[in-house]
Amino acid sequence: MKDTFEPSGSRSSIRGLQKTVIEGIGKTIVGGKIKPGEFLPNEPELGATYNVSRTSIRESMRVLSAKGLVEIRQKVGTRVREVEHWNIFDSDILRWHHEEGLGDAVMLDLIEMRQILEPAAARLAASRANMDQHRSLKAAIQTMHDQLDNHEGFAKADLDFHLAVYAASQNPFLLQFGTVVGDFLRRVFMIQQEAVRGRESLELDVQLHNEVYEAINRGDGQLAADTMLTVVLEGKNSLIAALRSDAKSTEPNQR
Amino acid sequence: MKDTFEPSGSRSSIRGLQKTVIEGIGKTIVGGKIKPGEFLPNEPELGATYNVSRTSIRESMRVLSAKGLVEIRQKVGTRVREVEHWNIFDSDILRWHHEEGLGDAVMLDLIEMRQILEPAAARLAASRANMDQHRSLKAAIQTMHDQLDNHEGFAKADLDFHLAVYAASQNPFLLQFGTVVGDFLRRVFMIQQEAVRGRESLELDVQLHNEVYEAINRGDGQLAADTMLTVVLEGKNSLIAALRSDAKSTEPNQR
DNA sequence: TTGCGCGAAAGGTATGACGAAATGATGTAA
DNA sequence: TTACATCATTTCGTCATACCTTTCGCGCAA
Repeated sequence: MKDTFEPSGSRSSIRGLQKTVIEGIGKTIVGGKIKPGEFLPNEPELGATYNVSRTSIRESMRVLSAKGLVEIRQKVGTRVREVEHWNIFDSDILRWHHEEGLGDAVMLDLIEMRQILEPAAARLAASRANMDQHRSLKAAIQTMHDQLDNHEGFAKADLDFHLAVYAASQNPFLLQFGTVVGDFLRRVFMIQQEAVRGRESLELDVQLHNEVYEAINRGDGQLAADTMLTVVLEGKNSLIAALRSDAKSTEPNQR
Repeated sequence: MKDTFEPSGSRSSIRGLQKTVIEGIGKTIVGGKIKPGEFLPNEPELGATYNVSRTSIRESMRVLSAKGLVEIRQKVGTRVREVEHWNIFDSDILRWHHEEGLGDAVMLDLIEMRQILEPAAARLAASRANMDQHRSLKAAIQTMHDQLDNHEGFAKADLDFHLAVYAASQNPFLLQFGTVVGDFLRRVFMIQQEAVRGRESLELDVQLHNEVYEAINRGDGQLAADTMLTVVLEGKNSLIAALRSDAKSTEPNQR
C-alpha cells in the first residue's frame, strides 16, 4: 500500500497541493454546503483558507469550472452553477457524491441507466462484436467462474464483462458511460463488499452472464438484450438488499 | 457580431487568451493531429507558440486535463490520453468534434443513443412527470404547432419538447445527456438548417410529438416509448437524408 | 427618469524564482 | 556481467508580485 488508498484507476492526473484544494471545494459544492447561485470566497481568501498561493487556487478553479461546477466571471467572482450544468458523467464528481454520503441516490439513478443501456448495448454487441471482443467476453466469463471464492476477483471479472459488452457495442458513448459508471460502482462495492451472496447465488450469476455471452456469440440480439436485462435486475436486487441491511446500522436519514 | 460567432449558449465561462489556447489545443487533439500517447510541447514552448505566458498555458492545460484529454505529469510532460478517457459527454469536446469535421460520425452515434434513451425517458416520464413538467411538454407542442413556418422557432420548440421529456424522467443522467446532446444537435442543425422538409412533413412531426405527449399524459408508458421511438427514427431518417444530399457537394471522404 | 462616466473590485495575464518529482545515466559492488 | 544505489537533469508544481482588463454599481447630469 503505497498511497493513502487510491483504488487503482484514480490517477486523474491531479496531484499534490491542488488536489487538496480541488477535492475540498469540489466536495463542498457537491455536498451542498455551497448552493447553486451562491458565491465562493474570492481568490485571496481561498488561498488563505487552504494556505496556498493564488496561482494554485486559480488552477484549481479552472478544473472545477471545466467540470461545470462553477462559473468564473471577472469582477463578479466565482459562483456555483445550477446542478444541470454539472458534468455528472465525470468520475470525480460521481466520487464526490459518494464521499459526501449522496452515493445511494446516485447509485439508484445509475442502475436505472444500466437497465436502459446494457440491454441495448448487448443487442448491438450481438451484431457488431469483433473477434477480439468476443475473446474478451469469453475470458471475463471464464475468470468469473474461476474466482467464485474470491469476492474481489469475482467483482472485477464481473465488471470486465460488462465493460466488454459496452465496448463491443462499438458506440463510444456507451463505452464512456460504462467506464465511468464501472469506476463508480467498483468504488461503492469496495465499501460494502460483503454483499453476502452465497455461492449458489454467484453460480447463478455466472450462468446468466454466460447466457448473455452465448446470445451475443450467436448474434441473437433480442435474447442478448432480454438476458442482460435479467442480469442487471438481478444485480439491482442484491444491491438494494445490501443497502437495506446496511441502512439498519446507520440512522435512517436519507436525503 | 462581436465575437467570431458564438452560437448563444456557449458562455462556458472561458474567455480571452486562455480560450484561444484551450480551443486551439483542444481541437488539435480532438482532430487527431496529436494522437493518444504522444506528447504536447512543454509549457514554455506552448507559451511561445501562442504568445502567452506560462501562467495561461498552465491554466489552459488544467482545463484540458479536467476534460480527460491530456495527462500531466512532472518531469514527463503533457501527453494526450486514450480516447476512452476523454469526457465525451462534455459539450466543448462534442463541439470540437464538429468543428474538426468529425461531426457526422459523432452524430450517428448520438442518434443511436437517442434511440435507446428517449423511448426509455418517455416511459419513465409517463409515470413520473409532475404538473410543471406536463405543462412544459404541452407548451412545447403548442409552440411547434405555432412555428410551422419558422424553421428556427420550430427546431427550438422541438428541442424543448425532447428536453422536457428527459427532465420529466426525473433521472439526472438522462437530463444531462439531453442537455449536452441538444446543444450539439442544435449547433449541427444551424449549419444545415435547410433540412428541407415540406410543411406536411412538419405537421406529421407535430402530430407524432403530440401522441407522445398524450401517452405520457395518460400514463401509458409503453405507448409513450413506442411513439417516441418512431419520432426519433423519423428524425434520424430526415437527418440522414440531409447528410446525404450534403455529402454530394463535398468529397465522399468519411472517417 | 434616463443616460453617461468614473472608480473600485475581482478575476486575467505576465515574470522570475525556486521546489519537487520522475527519469535515465552514472557509478559501484556483488 | 549484472544488479542496485545514487545523482543530475528535465519538466511540471508552487509562490510572490506587479499590472492589465472587464464589469458592476454609484453618482452626476440632462
